[in-house]
Amino acid sequence: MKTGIRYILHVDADAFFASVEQAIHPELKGLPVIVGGGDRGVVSAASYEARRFGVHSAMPIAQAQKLCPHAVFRDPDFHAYTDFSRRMFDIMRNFSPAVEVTSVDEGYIDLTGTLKLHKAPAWEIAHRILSEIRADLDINASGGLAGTRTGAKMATGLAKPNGLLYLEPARSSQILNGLPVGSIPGIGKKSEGILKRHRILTIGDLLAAPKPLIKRLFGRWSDRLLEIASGNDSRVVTPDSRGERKSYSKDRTLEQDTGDLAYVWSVTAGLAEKLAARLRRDGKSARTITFKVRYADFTEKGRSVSLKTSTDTNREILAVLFKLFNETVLRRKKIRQVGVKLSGLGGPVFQTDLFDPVRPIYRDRDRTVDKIRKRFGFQAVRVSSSAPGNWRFDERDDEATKRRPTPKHC
DNA sequence: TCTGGGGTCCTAGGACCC
DNA sequence: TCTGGGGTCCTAGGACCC
Repeated sequence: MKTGIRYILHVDADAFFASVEQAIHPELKGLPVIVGGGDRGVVSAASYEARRFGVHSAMPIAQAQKLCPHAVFRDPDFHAYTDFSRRMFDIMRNFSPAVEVTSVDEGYIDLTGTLKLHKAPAWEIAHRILSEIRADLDINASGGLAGTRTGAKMATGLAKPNGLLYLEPARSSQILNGLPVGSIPGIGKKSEGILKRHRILTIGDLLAAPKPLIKRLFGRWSDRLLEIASGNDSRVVTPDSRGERKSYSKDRTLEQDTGDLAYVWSVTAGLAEKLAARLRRDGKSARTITFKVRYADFTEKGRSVSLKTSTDTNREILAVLFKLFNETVLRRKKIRQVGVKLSGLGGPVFQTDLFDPVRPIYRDRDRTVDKIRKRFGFQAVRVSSSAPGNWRFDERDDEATKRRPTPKHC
């Protein structure tokens, strides 16, 4: 283990999606901008002008409209956000190769090794990084500088918006102990609620609480949690540490709650075809297929099945998915949202094709469709297998569906 | 007020194998 | 007749993050 003071900077763009919209469309500067799609959607990002009206991310769009009717509402433009994100991290990499991207709008940079090179204290380099982001991208970013990753991240939270805070190791615990437990990364609403019931409100309270209690509440995680809370975090900044992807998923909230199974299935099949196309594009295959439904009353049911061998063809995926769909969906409830997930990922499936001579034929057909759709849009090709009418939904009793045991094999 | 979409990780019980 | 324990895979569901 390396000793000595480390300097880790956490960088987080402010109201990222909204800021990018304002950078691309300067006429939006100074105005409340709210990014988020659809009548039934939620706010993905709200500019600080909009936040003054109480709007915040994850809030239903309908509510945001009431709070701030004069705001500019925009659909998300992910291409633009990805581009700005790449440019932000490129700027950071000019200062050190030790840059770890943790999401589209935030990441870490370890400045410990580059202090000599830049002939300046870490604090000043941090300043320079944020200034360059501001100057080149025309968006604001905030930063937290500390000796640990968690310290840096929490410092950013205190620095926002458009600020930089250095959490000096000597004073760090003094500052952190006063913060609410919910500001610890990994403590969400649920855990915060649980702690609150035990009168544990701040990080200081958490550290002072009897250890067995914390152990009882959080099990295995309690050790990590207490370590983080006390400012001990030995995780280093690792470039490209984002490992292999584990799954592909897509969810769609319908425009209206409905009991029209044929329609809901066509939406579900469309999601699956898009996921399968991504799978083929990335040269991967999946073994586990999951279907998920959310009803109008917000209850959810998921069901998944693992195949004996991986697949990447629409035909196989849709066949399995239909089974799950047919067995899961209650007939008397209105449906709000459906989702599909492909997991248990592996490489391409050539080997197993040896035993299944038809599969390559279907895959060729899929690839042709993928190409046409890439050029002319998803709607350009209607694959007969996803059309309603080709699938038969059982008449089934909802009570029986609820009781149905998990199918062993598929 | 009426609740998105894309992910990751964890837990827990049962099956199955050694 | 009664009684093991560990490891791994599978499914379901939940918490959390941005």
